[in-house]
Amino acid sequence: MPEAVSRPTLEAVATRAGVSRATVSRVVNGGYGVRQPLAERVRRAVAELGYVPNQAARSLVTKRHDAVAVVIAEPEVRVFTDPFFALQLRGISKELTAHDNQLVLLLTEGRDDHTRVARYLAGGHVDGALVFSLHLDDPLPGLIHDAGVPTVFGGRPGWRDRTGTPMYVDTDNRGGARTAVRHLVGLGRSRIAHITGALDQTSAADRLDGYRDVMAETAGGGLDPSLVVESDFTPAGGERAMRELLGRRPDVDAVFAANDLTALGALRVLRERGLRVPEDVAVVGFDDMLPLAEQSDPPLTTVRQDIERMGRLMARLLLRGPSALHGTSVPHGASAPEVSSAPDRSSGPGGTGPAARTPGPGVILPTTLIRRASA
Amino acid sequence: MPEAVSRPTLEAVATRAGVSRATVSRVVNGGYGVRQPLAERVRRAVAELGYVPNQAARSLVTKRHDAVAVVIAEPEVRVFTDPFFALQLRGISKELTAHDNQLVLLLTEGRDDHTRVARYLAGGHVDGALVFSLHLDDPLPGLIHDAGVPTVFGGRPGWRDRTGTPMYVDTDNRGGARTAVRHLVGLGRSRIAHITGALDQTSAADRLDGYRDVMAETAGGGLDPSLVVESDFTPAGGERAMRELLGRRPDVDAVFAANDLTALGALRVLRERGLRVPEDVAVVGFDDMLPLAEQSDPPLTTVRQDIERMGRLMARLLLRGPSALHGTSVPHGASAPEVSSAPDRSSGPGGTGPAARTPGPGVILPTTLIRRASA
DNA sequence: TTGAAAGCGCTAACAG
DNA sequence: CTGTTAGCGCTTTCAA
Repeated sequence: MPEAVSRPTLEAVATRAGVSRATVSRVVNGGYGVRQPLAERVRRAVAELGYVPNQAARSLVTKRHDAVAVVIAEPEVRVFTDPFFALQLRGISKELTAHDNQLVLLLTEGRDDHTRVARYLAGGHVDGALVFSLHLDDPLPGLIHDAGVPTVFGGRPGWRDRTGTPMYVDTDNRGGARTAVRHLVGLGRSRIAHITGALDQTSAADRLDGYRDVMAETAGGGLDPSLVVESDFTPAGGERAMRELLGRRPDVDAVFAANDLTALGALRVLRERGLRVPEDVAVVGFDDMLPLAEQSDPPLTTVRQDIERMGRLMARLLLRGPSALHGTSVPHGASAPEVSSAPDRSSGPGGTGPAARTPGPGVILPTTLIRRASA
Repeated sequence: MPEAVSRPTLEAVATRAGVSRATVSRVVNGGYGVRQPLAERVRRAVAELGYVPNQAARSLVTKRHDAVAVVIAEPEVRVFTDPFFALQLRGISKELTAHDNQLVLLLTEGRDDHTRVARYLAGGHVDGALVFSLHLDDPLPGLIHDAGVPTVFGGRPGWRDRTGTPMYVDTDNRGGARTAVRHLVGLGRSRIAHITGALDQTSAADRLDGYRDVMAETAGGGLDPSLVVESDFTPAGGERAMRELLGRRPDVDAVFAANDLTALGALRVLRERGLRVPEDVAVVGFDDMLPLAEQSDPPLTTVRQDIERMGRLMARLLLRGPSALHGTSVPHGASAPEVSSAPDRSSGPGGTGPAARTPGPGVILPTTLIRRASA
């Protein structure tokens, strides 16, 4: 790879401005304690020479890097067929940029990668890490903890160490599930089934819990295990589960699927069996994965989570600590299910937005039910 | 953000092993010219202390960073609802990892970001850049060129500078389009329409060219402008275009859509009009965007491009230069370790995989027609 | 306020 | 082969 041209140094700027390196350094770093005219001269020299500080030299002495690692551990393909990932990154990127931090992306796909990532983090090349670890048995979180780098997790981690639960940001999976199922109840459905996600992920477990919450409190119902089918968040899994479900409960009149992909598979089986949606069976998904959720037949009623905001919040939490949340957090219990039928995707820039809950070291973001045709 | 604990230095390792810093440095950097037993002792000390080189200190003297910037300039949402992006990154990440390089992600969404990125690149923080710039009028490529950083583009850039066309990797859009249209011809269709992508992107222009190539050479046909509708790569655009098309050519019997999203929109309009696919109208897409292409109704016949490989190749090109494409490059000196491309089906060991063309400074990757139900 | 000087941790000549 | 010695470009005491 060709060599980059050598760039002007502090020294060069100092010479040009007729001052010492120390003075230039002060000006470059905010200019406190430097007299106006001098500072002005320095700034001119900087501009003329096109000076940009050498980050390596700076880090060497300050021991800071103004860089954050984003670790995405996903041996499965799912993350890559999912806008989730991209939206998350976008949110993170925005926040980091606002704080003049760089984003170092670490993608892992197996055991070897884990040690590689752990070594990198332990190497002190970054000031902190944002980690997405979806599975309960993932060894990565432990390794990262040992690396001693400040870390915020995306999604509630399924483990805890002696320190307790680590900092994390998550969607209100349980609450969102409740909203979805209550919506179905409100539609007059009583034999409401749930196709779960991969239960080794906290998101799937939490959504199942939400479903159970509502079913347990519902007059006619109570918990009927035959209405719950375990699946894995994929369309194929959704198909399988739907067939299974139809086999044991032909009378089912509503399905809450753990995510949109699953709902899609269910939809297909329903269509193939000649069952009408939502007339015969109402279907609700989770994620509001676009364009899928809009383009399905019929368009999917689903629970939206604000992925980008989640990313932004993770970065903010890492950069500024828990205090970043002050002024926006809401005492728990105060969250009411929000319903919107207007597919309006905007979330206010800046701020942490409405009704983020902060239980202990975690931040929980609210969800919104998006009503389309399927339920 | 909390401070990271201080790590052991070269000095510490040297003391522990009873050698000089220089010797430790040699061992850490490959160990050439160090006697076996000594090297062994050093390695033990390294392990015991958990020593990891300080990259900042190293960069300061070597002027290399072992880091590459990935710039994704996409003011539109499209990239984010598209696995494209993620797959690209995964390919890049794999290759960079194999070369012990870090991936610094730069996402941009507007004018301000451009100058920010340009400054960063000009600042010499990375050894090179991989740039995705989709639009003809994008000012970013020019800025990046001025920054003087070695760069490889993703997708054929729509501009050229005094140096000629910059290095790039692209899918064989034109060839893929030809394959798609020939397939339709082979099916006996003669009134084959094309819904274009956003024509300010080279990919859309190239696909249109491929369509024209085949139509021009087809016996019955010749070019009929009424069969071409301009659109924008979105499902909504696809719907609009399909309606327009049906309005002026009710006799159309096949549609080649510029991408799968567009095809999806077309499919919906066709269904709504009671036209059967593929009996009445055959439809072919482009991208093989999963799970969409598989889950549509009917499943989509489409042109697949190997996105991940594209990313991998971009990184390889940047890291090793054009020689990366001539089979196994011979490392000069005894040092350069042979880079093992991970066991993977799409690209041969060290090579560029099957049938990659290299016209001038560009590399063109082949496509595959995936036959499903829609054509 | 400003400048002089001492390193941050590492690599790269150059000696030995 | 191995050790000694200069810095890389910057921040940061410490004096002036």
